[in-house]
Amino acid sequence: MNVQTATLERDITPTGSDYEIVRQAIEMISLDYREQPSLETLAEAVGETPSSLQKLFTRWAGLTPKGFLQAVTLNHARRLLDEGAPLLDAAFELGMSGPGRLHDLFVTHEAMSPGDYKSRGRGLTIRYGYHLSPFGIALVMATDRGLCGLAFCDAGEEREAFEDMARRWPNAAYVEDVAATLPYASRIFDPSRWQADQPLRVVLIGSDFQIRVWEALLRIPINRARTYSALAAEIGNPSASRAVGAAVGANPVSFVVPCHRALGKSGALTGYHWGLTRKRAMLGWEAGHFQPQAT
DNA sequence: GATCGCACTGAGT
DNA sequence: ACTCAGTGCGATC
Repeated sequence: MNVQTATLERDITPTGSDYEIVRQAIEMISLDYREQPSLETLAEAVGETPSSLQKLFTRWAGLTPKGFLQAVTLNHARRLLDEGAPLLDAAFELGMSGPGRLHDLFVTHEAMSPGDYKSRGRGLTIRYGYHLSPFGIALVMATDRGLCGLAFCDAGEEREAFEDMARRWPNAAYVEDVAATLPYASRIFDPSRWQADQPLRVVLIGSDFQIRVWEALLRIPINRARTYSALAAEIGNPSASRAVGAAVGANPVSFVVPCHRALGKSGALTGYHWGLTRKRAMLGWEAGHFQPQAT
């Protein structure tokens, strides 16, 4: 099947189509963050007027470009890591009537048996579909037990993303089925639907070690982060930070298993399978959508 | 069990 | 911020 012409389900969120512009702005912000590019500079570079960029960006991020810029600085990243100062979270959670913490409360997961893992997907039917998301095109994959894969790409890279995923379970049968994946996509990218009533079912397909790392990731609350070494300590292998990095990088259900919340000890983003810009976008987007009040 | 490669870290610049 | 080397560890054959 020609993945390039595969169905792309649009409009699962009102901000999905903003991402292309936002991505360019974020790339510029990251590259020139020392320069603190002005709104005018950014707007010109992405071919928008300052006011339309401001509006579009804020709709997407819940933050102005300036606010976003502050949210993705090293200092802010360090704050996400700070174990001792969850004051922001406490205040937020107490007053929380709206969106809750997605990952530790509202995702249920199961791990496939080691045998299933070793068979590299044999006997498994995986349904997949492409959906426009706040972070570009999302490739959603699911078995009948639940969500098993979530990948991201920009327009034109659909095939690469698919092959990247399919390599993990080469013996599975793949069926494009946008109707089957749409409910996952619309649920995942709409924070107003991050609620406990119907937890998102996730199937983790990986080695023992990887599963332990991914479960540790699921325990990181939104708007917090962990270092690779802290994650290593948490799973009982304090010196295995590098191996943890490798396992985090192999996470097949990105975003839902929040691998974007793993940072280097300095607060640096260090790496992301689907591109550092996307990791930055996710962290900024979460900051904008889940601060008690955006500043 | 050998070999490979890594989304680490810390020190030095 | 960037490079560099020392690393431990899991994955793979």
